[in-house]
Amino acid sequence: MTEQVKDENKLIAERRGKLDNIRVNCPANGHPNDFNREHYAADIQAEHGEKTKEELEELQVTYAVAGRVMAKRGPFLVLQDMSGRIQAYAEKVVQKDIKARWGLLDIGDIVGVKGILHKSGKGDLYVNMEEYSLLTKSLRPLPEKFHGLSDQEMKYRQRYVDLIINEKTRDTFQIRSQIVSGIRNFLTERGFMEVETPMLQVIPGGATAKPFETFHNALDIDMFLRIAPELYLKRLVVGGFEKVFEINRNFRNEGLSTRHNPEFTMIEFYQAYADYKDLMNLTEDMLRTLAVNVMGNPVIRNTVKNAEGEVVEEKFYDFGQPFERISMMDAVIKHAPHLDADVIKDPEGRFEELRAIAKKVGVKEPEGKNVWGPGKYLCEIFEEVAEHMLDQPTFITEYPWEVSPLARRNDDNAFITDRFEFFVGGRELANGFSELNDAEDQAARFKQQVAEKDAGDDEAMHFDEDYITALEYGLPPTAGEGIGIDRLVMLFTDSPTIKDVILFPHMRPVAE
RNA sequence: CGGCCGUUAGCUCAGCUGGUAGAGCAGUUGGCUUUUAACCAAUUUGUCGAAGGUUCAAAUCCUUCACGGCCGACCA
Repeated sequence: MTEQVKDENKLIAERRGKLDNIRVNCPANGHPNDFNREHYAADIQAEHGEKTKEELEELQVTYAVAGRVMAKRGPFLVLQDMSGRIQAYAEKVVQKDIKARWGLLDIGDIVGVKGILHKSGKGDLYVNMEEYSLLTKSLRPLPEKFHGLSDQEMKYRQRYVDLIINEKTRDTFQIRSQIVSGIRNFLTERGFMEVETPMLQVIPGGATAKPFETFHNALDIDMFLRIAPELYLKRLVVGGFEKVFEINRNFRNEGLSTRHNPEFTMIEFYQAYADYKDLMNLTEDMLRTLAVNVMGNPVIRNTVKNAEGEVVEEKFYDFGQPFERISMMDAVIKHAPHLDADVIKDPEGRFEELRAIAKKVGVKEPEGKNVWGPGKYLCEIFEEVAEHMLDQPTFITEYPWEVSPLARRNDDNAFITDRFEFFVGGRELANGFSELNDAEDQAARFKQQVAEKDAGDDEAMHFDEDYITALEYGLPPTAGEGIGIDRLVMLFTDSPTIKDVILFPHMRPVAE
């Protein structure tokens, strides 16, 4: 209490003054915890919203609701709870009594109200305040009722205010929750088992990315926040858990953007005795089911807005239709028909020409030595010319082995792996493949990664000896996949930035 | 890490080529009392992001810094 917050102002001071009086005059130091909330606003609206005034008078039903005061309209208070809104009505004597006991209620105060439900002349339901109590005095004024909170920095830094004020924000995170539980249900119904594997790892593996480093005092060792759970999940398949999944956070020490947060949520799942084609089918089924169950429609609508916030373009992503499946080479040829298809089709044989194409389309080669092979160039060309064109749900297959250190080589073509990535709206949402279960091949690929690491690539993988040991015990033929939950939620909720789908996105702390 | 833009009352925003700070909402007081962004009358609110500079005079021009946004880079 001694150190006053520095953003105090007159409005807050006034409310503190009211609270001071409430503490003295009301029980529980002004913070009662004995109001029995029995009903939710939305349930009442759903049950009685259609009834006429007269029908309601007939019923004389009593409801006990609680929530935050969002507006004051004469004798009416608009209360907002977790489910929605309902009005409370205070007749004149009640208004006087409230003023005498708590002072004037402020927008933002949390109250409990019990009484008979009526319908107003204008057709809105309200609970007549017979029993009522101020449950929590709100000391800080809420943003303006009409425009709400639009300052993006404040939306992210003070998400609680954003959630109080903006229904769109509440909807977004409800959809996020439904997507996660939808995936969970979908997989458990199909016999998958949910597991948790280490987030603190001694050898960060399963992806190529810069990890966060930390230190464990008791063990006296460096540790890393995981960049992926992949290698642990496959150890579990070795152990006989043939269908496993994990939904949790990965951490990557990289830049922030509208599509990147240093911690982000992935679902990874692994299925023994399946291949990457099975997973494409599963993915298609799962996303279609999610779209229908969560959004009520297999077609997802996205918008492009201009600086004024007006919708200038609408996009519709159809998860009801069969998803397109096309190889990386064919995708490049399809979306960049001006490039020499014969070269694209023969990256190894016509490597120098491929490099020339890469340069032409704007691929930036790494400094110095020739570390990239034909597979990497092909992939870079694909990302440059085709990726952003993949609008409708599309699987890209036939990823070169060179960019797929954990994927199984294709039986007919050693240049490629049995792998796919999944794109919607030009954004990558998922990555899956038949797992490399040849322990000796995996060991060789780890060695290659270590060589790249030694050559200065700090995102290359470590050699994980225990993982090789696990493979030597025998990983059954298995396929696995990861889906970026945040990006999936962005798509479903038409959110332009990842910060809009993460409750507390990372920001630089405000200076003192 | 680079480029561009932004930061004015609790919130949403005006404030022109420099002349000393405004509106709506909310708040306060009173009225009204079945309202729907409730209404009517009166009224209060500011380190103009921070620091420095130019000037008789800076919210406004210049420099630096902080934070944010968008776009790049890295990646999912």
